[in-house]
Amino acid sequence: MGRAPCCEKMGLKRGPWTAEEDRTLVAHIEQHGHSNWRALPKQAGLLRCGKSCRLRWINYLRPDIKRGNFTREEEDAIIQLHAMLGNRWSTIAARLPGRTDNEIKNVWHTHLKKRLESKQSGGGQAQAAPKRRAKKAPVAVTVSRTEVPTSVPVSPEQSLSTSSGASGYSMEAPSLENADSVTSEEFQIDDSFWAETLAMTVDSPRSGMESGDCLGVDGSSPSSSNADMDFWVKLFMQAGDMQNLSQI
DNA sequence: AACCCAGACAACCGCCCCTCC
DNA sequence: CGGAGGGGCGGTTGTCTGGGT
Repeated sequence: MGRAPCCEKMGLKRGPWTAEEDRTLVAHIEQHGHSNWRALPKQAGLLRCGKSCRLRWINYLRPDIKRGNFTREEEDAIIQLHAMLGNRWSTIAARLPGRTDNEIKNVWHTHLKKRLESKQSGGGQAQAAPKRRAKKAPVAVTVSRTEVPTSVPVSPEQSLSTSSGASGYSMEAPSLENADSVTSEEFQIDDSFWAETLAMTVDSPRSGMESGDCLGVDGSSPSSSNADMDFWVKLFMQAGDMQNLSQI
């Protein structure tokens, strides 16, 4: 269609967001919502393009985002969902509350993929990334998650999700001091959550989806998506991974 | 102590799809 | 019905950090 770039590059800031920009964005969205991303930066007085604002909000500033290391259960779910859905990160993210597509994509590319590859190559070692680091604290130039709530009303839900450490579904938010040391072993995720989450992927592909996720794997109509999903589920079962599901 | 390298992740880019006019 | 605009998504890149030498 030959569309113009999403934003004028001239005069617009790029790169890491500052705490001030974050505050401005959050405050503006709190007050006015984000009905129009394109107009938002102007209205908010930000020298950013709308897409950049949207990305920042979706991936980092949204109050319901869960930060911190992925639990083993989450990683397994990602692997299983990826086996069924492919690189449909947003769809996968929809099944993992509090996780963003970008985050899942990153986790996949950084270690889950490697873990799978090492398994397939016959190594069988579950830990393909021996040097895996704990999630780093936000860089100085960007706002830390703990700073954001200064301008965000803290609801019980939000207080869970805005701590810089991982916050599980049924655990108390860890203190900042040990946030990075939280491991999957310390999580006690409600089994019902995983049963629900994974059941959605198998039983009713549409039930747990958000409106935008009602497409089939090939982006076709929902009716054909069921057939497609059946195909993937069958494939998945043949691969033997369904054993994990049946245990849940 | 300094340097190098690989990992982690935030952010950008370009394309596609949907909606509105 | 077709075009334009906006949002969303997936791929990729850039930068920072921690670990190893």
